[in-house]
Amino acid sequence: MRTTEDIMQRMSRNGLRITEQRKTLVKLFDGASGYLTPKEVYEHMQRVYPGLSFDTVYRNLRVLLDMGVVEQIVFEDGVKFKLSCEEQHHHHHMICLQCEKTLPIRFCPMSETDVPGDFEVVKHKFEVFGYCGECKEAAAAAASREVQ
Amino acid sequence: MRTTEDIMQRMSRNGLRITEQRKTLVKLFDGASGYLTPKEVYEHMQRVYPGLSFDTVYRNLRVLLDMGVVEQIVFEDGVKFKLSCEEQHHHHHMICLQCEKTLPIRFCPMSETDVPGDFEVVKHKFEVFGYCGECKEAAAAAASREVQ
DNA sequence: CTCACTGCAAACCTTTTGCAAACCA
DNA sequence: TGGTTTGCAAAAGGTTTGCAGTGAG
Repeated sequence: MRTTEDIMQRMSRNGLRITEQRKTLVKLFDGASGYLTPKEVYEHMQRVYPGLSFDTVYRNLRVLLDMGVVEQIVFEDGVKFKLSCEEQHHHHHMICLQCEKTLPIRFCPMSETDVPGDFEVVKHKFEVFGYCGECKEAAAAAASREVQ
Repeated sequence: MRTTEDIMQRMSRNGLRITEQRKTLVKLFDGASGYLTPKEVYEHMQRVYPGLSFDTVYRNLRVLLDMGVVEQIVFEDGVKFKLSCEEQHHHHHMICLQCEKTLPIRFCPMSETDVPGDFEVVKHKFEVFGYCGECKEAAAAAASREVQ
């Protein structure tokens, strides 16, 4: 897997050690389409490393976060992580409430927004939540199965 | 104070009891310009009610939240509360990172946003963060005082 | 007088920290 | 080997819950 290898090499260059566990962690994010909670990460990882402790998960999430490999988002139901977007230019996200997959939105509303002259903008957040095509189809299929 | 009385009456109509503490809590929000953390609420309230316990603060915040008197927002550094906006029509917010005061943004970016046909939008979030005129002035004044 | 509210204590969940053992380079 | 990483245990927030006593209507 390309990305995983790249990341591991970057970690190595940063003076970090490559452990089996970290490799698995990066692969997990590399394969995940949406966001993962620390708990979900712990559960996935624990299947492979039964003796795994929660604090190690947190520590390694922080390592990946500090390296910019993953990004952290605070949802209403808690903190979640996902692989950082490869897309370099500024963009926003559409997030599926079911699978938490993200789609890029290229449009940035800041250019259209009237800001009072005395307000100094530092950052902004624009996020659209809903259901992606696949999840809608799945839900529709499930519903029709129920009716039958 | 108009708003506080209105809210207390609404609570009474909902079968809730009017206690001194709740009146003080509502007044606190009524007088606050920005967001308050549960901890800040506790600290303010404790000056008036030394025997106050934290769980009562949480319980009453939830009561106000359920009634729609206050709204809860999850910031990166934790949960905060503020009086619900009186402004009825859909709008967004500019939030001062210093004093956490909010200014309304009437423009809604959703009309300008290209959404794939198969994505069903449920909700969206558009927030602008920065420094308001007053806080910028205060900071500038403080800086020039330091230089002297 | 009754039911809602409060304080206390304890539980719970998430996240962080100190330390000694295990491990990578 | 030397410094990093890990597991364990414990602590540190933040939030919720059960219970008995207090207080509003």
